[in-house]
Amino acid sequence: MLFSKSFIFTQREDPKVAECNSARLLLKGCFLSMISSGVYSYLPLGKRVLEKVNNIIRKHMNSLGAEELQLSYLQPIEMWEKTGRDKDLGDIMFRFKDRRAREFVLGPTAEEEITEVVRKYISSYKQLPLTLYQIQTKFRDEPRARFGLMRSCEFVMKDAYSFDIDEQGLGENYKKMLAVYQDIFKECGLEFVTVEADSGFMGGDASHEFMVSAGIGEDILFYCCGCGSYFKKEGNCPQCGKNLEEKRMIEIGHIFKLGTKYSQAFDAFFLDREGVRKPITMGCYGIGVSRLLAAIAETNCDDKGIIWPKSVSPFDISLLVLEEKLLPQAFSLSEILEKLKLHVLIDDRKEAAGVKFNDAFLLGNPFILIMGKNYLNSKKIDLEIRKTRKKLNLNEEELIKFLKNEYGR
RNA sequence: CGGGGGGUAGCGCAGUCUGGCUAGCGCGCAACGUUCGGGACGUUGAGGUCAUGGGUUCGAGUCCCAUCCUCCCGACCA
Repeated sequence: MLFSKSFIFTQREDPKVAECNSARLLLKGCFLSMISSGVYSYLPLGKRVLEKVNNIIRKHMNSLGAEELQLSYLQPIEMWEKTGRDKDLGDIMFRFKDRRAREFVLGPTAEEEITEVVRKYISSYKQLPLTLYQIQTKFRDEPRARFGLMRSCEFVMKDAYSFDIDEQGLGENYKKMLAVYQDIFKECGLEFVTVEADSGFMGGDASHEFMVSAGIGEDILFYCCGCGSYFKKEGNCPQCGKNLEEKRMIEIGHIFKLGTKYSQAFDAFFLDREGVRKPITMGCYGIGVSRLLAAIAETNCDDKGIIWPKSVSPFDISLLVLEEKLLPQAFSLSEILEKLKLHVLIDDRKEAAGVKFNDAFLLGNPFILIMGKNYLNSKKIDLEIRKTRKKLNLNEEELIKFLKNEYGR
């Protein structure tokens, strides 16, 4: 893709609204555009990253046999009255009336709706177990939106729901999901911890949270520098007895055993092998996808910009063409790389070299290729690794070998 | 919802305290020329409801009142 033809307009100055690294760099790098407090548009670069994360999630969810669906964004308030959560969530819900004065909300989460949908189709143990998921925008009228995508009023969430015949089935599903969540976060390049948590107003009797350590985190965990473990509660380390220190954490995922709270409220019952009518046993599994982006950017950056992990970067390679006459060679190199399924952003702009270098660092693609004087003289390409700033000087063959190895192609 | 900042060109800001000529600067943008491997330079130019509404005054970006927006801290947070 050509930089000159892309909707990438980086800002030279730090945006004023953003006080944290992730929001500052995502806005500065033209990944996001702020529309209102807690409301952001994903620009093409941001959309690329978002889709990469979504596809990682899809791959892992599908590997569990979960099926993707998309529930409606508008939810009639009656749905919420069935569980009483219209009161629990209160003002956090965006509520409004349609032209016939019927009250709706913009979905803040979807336990009610998924149960409403599933109950219509499930009537036998033979149809279970079942897991459905969606990647959908959720709406919450936050009292205080902050830190860009960290806490916003409109955000992308992956929510999955499992349906089992009993607690044992749920336990198995839950265990698998927990393991898959760890795979997802690992693949996204995050360092995270898994902790047992309270289930809060979700109901149910077990839950785990997935947390990333960062200064802008809104949750607190206690960290033992002796053994490296994290704990929910303060007190000396139960494992090695050393003192614990407070760490701020970003919650990127949360999974719950719901039990039968929602199935009972919605009359989601099935007949078991013996013909006994039983409520479906449910679990729900959430990932804050947009918050995940914030967490990745927040924990993978330096003073120059973002350092995207290879798995989620908008492009694999930024190719800086510093001599206009080298454009044809750059295009043919890019074609070769694209055939290896490596996505190349060719900086073909008529800009000073420094501008291209700085933008490449800001955008944070993992590898930066430079075609300029050195290439004219030696036919060798300079490669700079964004993360380590290590520089290599390679001929085309060596370069392709290097990248094939990096991406396992 | 409480406390504290802020709102002036696309972006970042000065000017407001102490009211006074035609509202400035940097970046970006357009044109021309010179540059060309780590955010170059010169010349010229376009771009403004000074957040909004009301008030005081001969005169308001500047003073007063109200409202809106926004950032940070706190409360809240599946």
